Amino acid sequence: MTAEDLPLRKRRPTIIDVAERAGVSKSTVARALAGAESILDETRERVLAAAKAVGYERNHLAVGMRSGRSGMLGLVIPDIANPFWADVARGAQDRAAEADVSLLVFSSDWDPAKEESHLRALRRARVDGAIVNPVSDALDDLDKFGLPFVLIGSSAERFADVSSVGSDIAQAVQLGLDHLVSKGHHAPTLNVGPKSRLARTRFLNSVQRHSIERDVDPGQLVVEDGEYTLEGGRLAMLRVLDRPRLGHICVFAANDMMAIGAMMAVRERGLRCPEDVSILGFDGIPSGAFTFPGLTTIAKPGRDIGVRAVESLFDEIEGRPEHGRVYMPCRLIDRASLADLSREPRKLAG
Amino acid sequence: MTAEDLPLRKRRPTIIDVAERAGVSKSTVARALAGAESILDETRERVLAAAKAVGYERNHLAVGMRSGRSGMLGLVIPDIANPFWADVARGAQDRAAEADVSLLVFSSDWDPAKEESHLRALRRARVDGAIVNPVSDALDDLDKFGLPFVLIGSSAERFADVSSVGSDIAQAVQLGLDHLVSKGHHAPTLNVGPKSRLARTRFLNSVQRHSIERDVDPGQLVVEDGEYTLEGGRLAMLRVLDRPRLGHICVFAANDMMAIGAMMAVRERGLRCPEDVSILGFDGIPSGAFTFPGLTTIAKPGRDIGVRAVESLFDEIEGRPEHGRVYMPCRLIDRASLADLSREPRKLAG
DNA sequence: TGACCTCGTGGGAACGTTACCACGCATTCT
DNA sequence: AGAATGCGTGGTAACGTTCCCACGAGGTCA
Repeated sequence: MTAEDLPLRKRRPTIIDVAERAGVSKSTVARALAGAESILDETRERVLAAAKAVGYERNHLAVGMRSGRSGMLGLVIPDIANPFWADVARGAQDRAAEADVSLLVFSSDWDPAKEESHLRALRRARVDGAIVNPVSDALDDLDKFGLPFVLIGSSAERFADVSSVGSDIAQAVQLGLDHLVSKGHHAPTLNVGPKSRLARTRFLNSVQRHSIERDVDPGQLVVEDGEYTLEGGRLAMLRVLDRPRLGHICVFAANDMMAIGAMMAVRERGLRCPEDVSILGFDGIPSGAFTFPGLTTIAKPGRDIGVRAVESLFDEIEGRPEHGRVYMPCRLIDRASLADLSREPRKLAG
Repeated sequence: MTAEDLPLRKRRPTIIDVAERAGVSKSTVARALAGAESILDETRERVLAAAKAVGYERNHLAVGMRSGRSGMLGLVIPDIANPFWADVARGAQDRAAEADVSLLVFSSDWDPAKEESHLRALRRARVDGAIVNPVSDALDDLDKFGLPFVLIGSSAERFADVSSVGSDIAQAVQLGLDHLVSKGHHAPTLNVGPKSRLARTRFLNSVQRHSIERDVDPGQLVVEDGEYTLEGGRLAMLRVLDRPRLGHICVFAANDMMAIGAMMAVRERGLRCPEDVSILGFDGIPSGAFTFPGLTTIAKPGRDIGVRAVESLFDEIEGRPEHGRVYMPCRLIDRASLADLSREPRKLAG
């Protein structure tokens, strides 16, 4: 039994071992394993049995070398510890596994230098293609990447001529706004990101379009800038609270971290959520379930984005480039941070 | 320029292209690239310059095939969307990148079947070794893995004869308990996991040992079982609150999710944290920063575990197996869920 | 019945690299 | 001075697979 174990551990069986055992040539084995046509059923079965008997496993390294296809894909995301990106990674992982290819996941930690080094690592590993959420807005390093790739995330949108996958901000905003009016909130204060960011513009545009459709004057929308962080959200909310304003306040935050920061600001000022102020988030991070009250938010379809990105990448690799952007729909997570003003209109409107 | 771009995209330069350009043989190029000795400095420089000029990049697939080393490592964790495991992955990733090897990260999603299929994928990808947090307690599939590997997480501890890396529970418990007594809490209620789990035993043993060292009778420690989840923690806390008991309650939860669940239970009963009950968590998940009040907890060194696991795996691959367990130290995150009873002893002790 | 086709199979070559051996030259030892 | 040693280099055989071509057997058609 030791004699049977040792050679197994020493040298892994090859196609030739299988051929010998089955009494055929290695070409035949290759054909049988590839499930190709033009091979006698009886032969195929004999080969497959032999392969199983010797414990054969295809050597992907050799395959990759000969065929030029490594059977590996790359994924570069800004932060693996961020649940949203982790979710994207999982979606991509699962979809890739379905197609029997491996996925190399890299986290650039928001560092352009690290991102570039990861891209190099992907080239060296000879991946067949890559999915990237570019940290920097410059596409230079991707231009010379020289491999099929698709972009993910909102920063990808500015490159109209490359395939990309992202969440459907317009649909998400509509979802959120509709939910707000159903609860009696008609013109929320918008806590958005810094002016430099593309996502801010998209978010605001969507809100305006939706308002116009609903015959609400976009002019009465109040906008408060802030960093896309907990502290940024807190500070923005503090400024909102400082404004002279009567009645219930409703805030639509550009992301969940800002929303949670806003919640902290509300508590700081001795006010209560949702009694005094309603807060709607955007992202769907798990932490939102553990705040008090639980954060009502719009969840981005991280997993679906990962899945779809892999599919787009397959298209790209196989030479049927769609060269367009795909928008994945978001969904509402209804928790407890929104007051229902539609039932008990104790506050005066306007 | 198109003429210069096309061949680059078509066929990537090989060692032979470099050799031709440098006017040497491919053996010499290989030597120069390997940074080997016994080569003229002038020749080496010429080769390196030529490599740069043609844009040569080593083909890891071919290297792997010839040398038997793929330059890839595998990592199988139970849940990539869990920030702790994501942190482990990042640590492993960074350490691997340092050594110029790629890391294949797989999430088994707590599914033994998925785990096994990922292990197979790793074998097929010809990784040089793997780091695994086994979902099932059975090691069968790992036995026949046939590749160097190291285990991570607490479930690994039962296999004394394989290398493994985990957090130092004993040190963590001591840290937590010391912090508790410094705040005036001497015998916390222990909200621990289900009886079947190994981690429970370790946790309790550590607490007992520490109590004895501090001359506290372990008999007065009260233990409450619960699932390792938010709901499990909530239910356990409800049971604690149902007990007839005077004064301030202090709870040491076996993980952060249970701690957050406990916090919800406290609020549910109209009590306040930390005024009426103090809660200490264990894990260090990011969500703990967003609860109200912020959760004081002991953070497991996810990143360090990842780093160390890769280092142990290198040892294993290079044939210097240490065959032992490595314990990485935890650290305290002091937030706001603990009352300070040492300063204002308004409650009577005993 | 001979030319042609199809089918199943075998025999190489090739992919890009590393490992090993051999060769020529200069230097040093006996 | 001839042999032995060292160094720098070139040539070639692997590694395990796939791709392409060739070959024989059997069938079909004129």
